[in-house]
Amino acid sequence: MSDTKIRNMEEFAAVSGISRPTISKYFHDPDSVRPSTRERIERALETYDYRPNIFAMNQNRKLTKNVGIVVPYLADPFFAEIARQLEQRCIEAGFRPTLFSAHGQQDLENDILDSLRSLKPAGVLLAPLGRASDRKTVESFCADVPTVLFDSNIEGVGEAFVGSDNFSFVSQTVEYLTRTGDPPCFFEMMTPANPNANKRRLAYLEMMERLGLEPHVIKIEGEGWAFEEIGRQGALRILDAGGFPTNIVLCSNDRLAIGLLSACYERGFRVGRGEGCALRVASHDDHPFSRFTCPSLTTAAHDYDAVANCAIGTLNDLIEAGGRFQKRTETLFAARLVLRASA
Amino acid sequence: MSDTKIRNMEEFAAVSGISRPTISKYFHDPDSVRPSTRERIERALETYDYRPNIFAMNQNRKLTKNVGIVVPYLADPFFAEIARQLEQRCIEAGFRPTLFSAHGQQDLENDILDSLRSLKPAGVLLAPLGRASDRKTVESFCADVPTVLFDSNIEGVGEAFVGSDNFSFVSQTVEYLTRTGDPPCFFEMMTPANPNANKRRLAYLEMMERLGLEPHVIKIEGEGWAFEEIGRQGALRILDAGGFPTNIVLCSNDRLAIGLLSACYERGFRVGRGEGCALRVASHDDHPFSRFTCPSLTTAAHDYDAVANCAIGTLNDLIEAGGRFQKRTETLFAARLVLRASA
DNA sequence: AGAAAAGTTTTTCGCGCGTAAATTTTTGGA
DNA sequence: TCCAAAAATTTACGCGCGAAAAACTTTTCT
Repeated sequence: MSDTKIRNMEEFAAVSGISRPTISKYFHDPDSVRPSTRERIERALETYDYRPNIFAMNQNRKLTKNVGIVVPYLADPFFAEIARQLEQRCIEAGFRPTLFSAHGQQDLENDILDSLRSLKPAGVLLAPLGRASDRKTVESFCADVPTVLFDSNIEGVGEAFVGSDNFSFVSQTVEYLTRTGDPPCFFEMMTPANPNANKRRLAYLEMMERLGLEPHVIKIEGEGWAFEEIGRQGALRILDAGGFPTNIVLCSNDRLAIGLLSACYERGFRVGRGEGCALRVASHDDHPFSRFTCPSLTTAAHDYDAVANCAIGTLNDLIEAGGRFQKRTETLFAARLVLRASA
Repeated sequence: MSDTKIRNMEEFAAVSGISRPTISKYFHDPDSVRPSTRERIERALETYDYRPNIFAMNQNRKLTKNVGIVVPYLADPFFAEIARQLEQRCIEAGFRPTLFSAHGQQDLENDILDSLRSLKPAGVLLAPLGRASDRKTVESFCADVPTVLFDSNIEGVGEAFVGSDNFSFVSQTVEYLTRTGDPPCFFEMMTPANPNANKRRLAYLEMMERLGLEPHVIKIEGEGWAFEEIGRQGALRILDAGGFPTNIVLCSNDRLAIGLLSACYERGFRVGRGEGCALRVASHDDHPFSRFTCPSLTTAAHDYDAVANCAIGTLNDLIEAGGRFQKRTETLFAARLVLRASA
């Protein structure tokens, strides 16, 4: 290992005795050069430890290996987990993922999309903010860059959508809860940021009507992404004002449920199915921590694996198809009911 | 708004009637061009909506505004939260942050550092994997790129370290627990990935010796980043084998504590200070979720604000100092004891 | 063996922009 | 009004690399 620093491909070409474009070909595909040439390059590589500048590489490339992954709020463990899986699979598929979080802010989401244009990505996996997204900006971005939406759908935007079937989530929890007890009330935020929340409420209403039961939708106040605190405050208010209309509460998502469980514990309401339990609580998402709540949370689980696999697969197909699909596809995955102690 | 797409600065210069380098100056600092020129550019900007390619900009820039932020495991809410704060402050300070997660893997950490060299960052904020880091690679990276370490210190590596004072964390929890009850035992992983864990154990031992009390360190098995599950399994084994040596458990970190609380609930051990409580549990970090555990978790809180502020400030100073400090500095922030229901 | 075909390497140019040096324009003072 | 200094703009070149076209080798087949 020599200690002379190689600053660029030109210098490395000089010390290895081969022209720069051949070196470039080697890094693009080591098998594309003659074995004898390859050996010379690799011998030089052992001595000088040079690696091409990845951004200069992409500057003039026809098709990069870059993939952008955008989530609305990375400090939400649900998105952290899905982002982790997507990144891993991207790398396995030979792509170079770059992760972005909009931190719940529209201007940041717009900035991210701008940055992504500069990155010249082969494709983008985008989970938009939802209600807070700047639709025009997202639309114009998707028109220029091959994009697969996930988690939150925006009708007609992007080449494809991969997500979860909210009706499957809610129908399974409602069915289970009614089968094993009283009909549930539905606990949600008044103005949810995520469009899935609206679909879940509609699914709840439809299921209740189908079963001939009276629905109770409880909307609590609160803005932003601090769902646990919003759920806790909302639940405290309700508990202190006489309690829920039924003794079974179905939460729109696990983070709200975590707050609700916390409030129940604080006020001494025991949650679960056993003797002496005042309330049963179920929810949706299978948040990474829902297994560790007290009691552990009964919930409808996303098929994280399938969603991540399908998103990457769809993106791969999209890229191989040249960035456009004949027609926009929507793939939804059913939920898996996870029975735990809370209901 | 015209619909002719401007592809680069050259084309924008043509339609605005000004030379490209002047346009370049404008985007670098709008005040650096004559007001009349600026007005002409901005008028053209309204018509043609062009934005420079950020990666081409950095290609030949002397000093970029890029900042790399690297964390060991982004799906850990502690790191998600600190990363969120760092990103926000970077943007406020006029930098362009890019976030990376090593996902707990050494090879990914190494790859990230390689990518970061290509990004030509003005500086990097690096929270290394710790025990799993490839010290040589990190060292060589820090020698080439101005780097501030945070969270996990690696002696002598990087220009500065910003983190929390583990002794302050442990001394406060131990002092509080002994003052209000029996001496605590210490609950930790057998082979912690993070060096802070070792410092916390040593602090516990020192504090117990200082107080003339017998220490009990309980080491549980488990590898990886699924701390909650590791804590839960370890606690279940201990509870089923007769319980903890004392009725006060001090956990090395909140994620282990979350697992322990879950195990206690499962086995019917009531945690807290009140009547009928079998155990008191305290911990360290003030994990975003620790407020919502059942019972809510007494813990020593990081000063997230101060750490994030100081890290960005130090990085700023480092960049303004040309990338090197006279001598390496280490800044540690004291903990703030947060009394909640678990102890 | 000789020429065409196939495979490699090199030449040349371009990506989108920054920057130092050269040129032009503006400003300010006599 | 004129000229030098200051400010603004333009010229010319470079960053690190990809890609098409040209030049050169090696293989293949008659």
